[in-house]
Amino acid sequence: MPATGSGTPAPRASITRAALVQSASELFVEQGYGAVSVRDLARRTHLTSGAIYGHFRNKADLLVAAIAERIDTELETPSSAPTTFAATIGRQWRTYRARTAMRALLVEGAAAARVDDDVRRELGELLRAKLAEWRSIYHDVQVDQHIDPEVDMDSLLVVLLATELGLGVLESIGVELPKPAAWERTINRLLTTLRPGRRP
Amino acid sequence: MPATGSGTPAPRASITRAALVQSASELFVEQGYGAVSVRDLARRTHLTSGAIYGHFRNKADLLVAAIAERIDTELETPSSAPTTFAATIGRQWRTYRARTAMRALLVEGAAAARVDDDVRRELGELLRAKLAEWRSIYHDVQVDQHIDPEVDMDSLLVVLLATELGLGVLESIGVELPKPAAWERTINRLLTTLRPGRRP
Amino acid sequence: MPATGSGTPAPRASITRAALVQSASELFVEQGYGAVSVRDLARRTHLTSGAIYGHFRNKADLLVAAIAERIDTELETPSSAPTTFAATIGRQWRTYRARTAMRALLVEGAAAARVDDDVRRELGELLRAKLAEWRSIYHDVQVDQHIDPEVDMDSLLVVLLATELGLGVLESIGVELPKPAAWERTINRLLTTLRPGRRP
Amino acid sequence: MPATGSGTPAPRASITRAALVQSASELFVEQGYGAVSVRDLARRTHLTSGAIYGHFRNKADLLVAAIAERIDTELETPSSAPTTFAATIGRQWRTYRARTAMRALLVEGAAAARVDDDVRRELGELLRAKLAEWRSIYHDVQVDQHIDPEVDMDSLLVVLLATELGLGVLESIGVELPKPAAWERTINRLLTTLRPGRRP
DNA sequence: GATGAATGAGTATTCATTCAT
DNA sequence: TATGAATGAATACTCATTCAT
Repeated sequence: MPATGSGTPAPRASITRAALVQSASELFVEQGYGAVSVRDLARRTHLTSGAIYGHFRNKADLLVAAIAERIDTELETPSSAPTTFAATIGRQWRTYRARTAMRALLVEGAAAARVDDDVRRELGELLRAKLAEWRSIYHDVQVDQHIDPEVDMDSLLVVLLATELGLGVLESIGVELPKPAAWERTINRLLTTLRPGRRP
Repeated sequence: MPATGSGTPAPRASITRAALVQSASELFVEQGYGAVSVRDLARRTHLTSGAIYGHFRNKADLLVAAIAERIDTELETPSSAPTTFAATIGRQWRTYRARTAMRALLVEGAAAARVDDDVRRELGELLRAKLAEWRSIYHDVQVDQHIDPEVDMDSLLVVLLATELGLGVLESIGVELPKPAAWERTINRLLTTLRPGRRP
Repeated sequence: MPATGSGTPAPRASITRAALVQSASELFVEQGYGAVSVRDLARRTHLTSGAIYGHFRNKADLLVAAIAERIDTELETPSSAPTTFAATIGRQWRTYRARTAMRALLVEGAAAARVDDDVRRELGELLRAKLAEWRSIYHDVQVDQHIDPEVDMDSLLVVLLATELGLGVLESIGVELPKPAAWERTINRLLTTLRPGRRP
Repeated sequence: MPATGSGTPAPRASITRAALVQSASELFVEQGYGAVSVRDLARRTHLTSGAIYGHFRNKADLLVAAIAERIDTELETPSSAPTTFAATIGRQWRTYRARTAMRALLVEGAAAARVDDDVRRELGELLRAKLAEWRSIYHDVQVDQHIDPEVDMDSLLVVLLATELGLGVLESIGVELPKPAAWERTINRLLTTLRPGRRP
C-alpha cells in the first residue's frame, strides 16, 4: 500500500478536522461565538457533538483554530517584500474589506480571551508570532527603503496591528468606516512621515 | 425662589441605577460580561435579580450603560482645545493606560453587538456621537492651527479611534504593548503629517 | 348634598373595581389568564400593580370576578320563561357564538380551579347557583309544558351546561364547530325526546 | 427469517420517552400542568431536566403527548361496532367516571392551547382525527341500524364530544355530577331521537 | 386610595461535556 | 473513530405580592 507522497499526509482525521475548522469559522462569523452551540456545528458538519470532541479539546479550541486559520490565510506576509514598505502597507489597507471575517473572529477571540486563559495564551502566541515575522522582515528593509532609522519599527507595527483590530471593533458595532480610497489616502499620508529627515 | 436644578437630590431610583452601573462596570471588567451573572451583580449590590430588572430591560442594557458611562468619564473631549491638536492627541496616547477598563468594556460590547441588535444600535450611536463631537471641534481648529487643509479629518479621527479600540483587543489577548514613551514618539511622528505643505 | 338615589351607591372604589373587572376580563380572553401579568392589567387600566391589590386579594380573585360578571351578563335566565322550555333552550343554542368569551374564561377558570382551592370553591358556588336557578324555574314549568315527568330535569340541566362548557374546550383547541343552523337542528331534535310517551 | 415487527424490543430512547409521558400524565392530572415543573418531572423519573429536553421540545409537548396517549387509551373506538349505536354511546356514558383523568388533561390542554399555537394545532389534529374516525364508522352504521337518515351525524358527534369535555370542566370546578344511572337514563332518552320517523 | 421600588422564589430552557455502546 | 443519550449546573428573566412613603 503506497504512502501518499506529500510530506504531511492528510488522513481522514485531518480532513474532518479541517472541515470542522472551516464550518466553525463560518458559523462563528455569521452568528457569533457565543450563539453557536457545539450541536449547531455538529449539524452543519454532519457529525455528532461527541465526535467533535475527538478532534478538539474544547469549543474554545475551535475558535482558536478558526482564528489561526484565518490569520494565516488573510494576513499573509509578503514573502519577498517586493515593493516598498509603504506600498505594502498601503495595499493592505486598500483591501481591508477582504479581512472583515478575520477581524470579526478576532473580536470574538478577544472577548473569549478575557475569560479563558487558554484562549488568551494561544491567541497571544499567534499574534506575537505574526508581529515577530513582520519585524524580522521590516527591520532588514528599514535601511534599504529610506525609512528613518529613528523610527521604532516595533511600536509602529503594533500601531498598525491595533488599527486593523480596532477596525473589527468598529465593524462589530456598526460604525460606518471611511471609503477605502479616503482610508488609503489617510494612511498613506501618515506613512510619509516615516521618511528620514522628519522630526517633530 | 423655587428650588430647581442641581439642588434637588437624586431620587432613590437614580441612586440605585447609578450604583448598578458602577458595580456592573467593575464586574464586567474584572470577570468578563459573559462570566458575570445577573445574580452575581445582585449579590454585589445587595439587591435581588428582580430589582435589577426594574431598572434595566436587559443584561445587555447594563453593559451598554456601563460603556456609556466609561466613555463619558474617560474619553472626555477637551472642552476648549487649549493647545494644539497634535498636543491633545499626543496627551491622549501618553495616558492610554488609564483607559484600559474602558477598552475592555468596549471589546465585550463589540462581541455582544455582533449578536444583539439593540446593543449594536446603542453602541453605534454612542461612538458616532463621540466622533461627531470630535469632528465639530477639530474642523474649526483645522484652520487656526496650521493643519494642512488637505488632511481628511474624518478619516483621521476614525483611524485614531480604531487604534484606541484595537489596543483593547491586544490587551484582552495579552499582547505586550510598547512602553508609553515609545508609543508616544511613534504616534507623534505619524502626526507630523498634519503640518501643511507635505505631499507624498 | 343630595344622596344619589339608586339603592346601591356607586362610589369611586366601585367604579375602579368594575373597570378592573372589565379590563381583566378582556385581557384574560384575549391573551389567556396565565399570560396576563398584574402589571399588564395595571398598564391597561392606568393604575399601578399595588393599587390593584386594594381591590382584589388575588390575581385569581380577578379571574373569578370576571367570570361571575360574564355569567351574569351572558347566561341570563329568562325571567318569565315566556315560551316553551324547548324554545328557550333552542334559542340559547342558536346564539351560542355570542358566548365565546364567557366560555373561554370558564376554560381558564377550570384550569385555575384545578390548582387553586379558592377558585374552585368560588366558581363551584357560581355554577351551582346558576343550576339551582334554572332548576327552580324549569321544575315548575315541567308540568305545564308537556315535558314528560319521567325526565330528570336535574340531570338534563347538567347535560346542557356541560355541552355549553365543552364547546368552550373545543373552541380553545380550535376544532371547527357545526354551523349554528345544523347545531340548532340537532339540539332541537334531541329535545323533542322530552315529550311524554317516549320510552327507550 | 429476519426478525421484524413487534418482536424487536423497544429501543432505550422509546422506553425513556414512554416513562416520561406516563409520569407527566400522572403529575399533570394530580397537580395541574402549570404547577408541575420540569424539574419535578425529572425528579419523579430519575432523570435530569436536560435529559427530558432530549425527548421533548417543550413542556407543552409533554402535555400534548400525555393527552394523545390518554385519548388513545381511554377513548378507544369500538373497532367492530358490535351492538347498536345507541348502545355503544350509552355504555360510554355509563362509564364516564373512568375517563376523569383524560378530561382533566384536556382541560389543561385547552387552557394551554389558548396561548400556545403549537398546542392548539396538535390538540386540534388529535380531536379532529377522533371525530373523523367516529364519523366514518357511524356513517356506515347509520343505514344498517335503523337510524333516522335525517339525523346529522356530524353535529351529533360534536355534541357528544362537547358534553364529554364539558364534564371535565365541571369536574375541575367541583360541581357535583348526576349519578351514573341518572346520567345514563337522561342520555339514553335523548338518544331515542335516533329512531326514524320522528319529526318535531 | 395610590405609588412604585423591591422582594424572593421560581421556571423553562440551554449547553458544553462525558461515556457506555 | 463515532454515536447520542444523559449529565448537571447554570442562567436570564418573570411575576405575584408587599410595604414604606
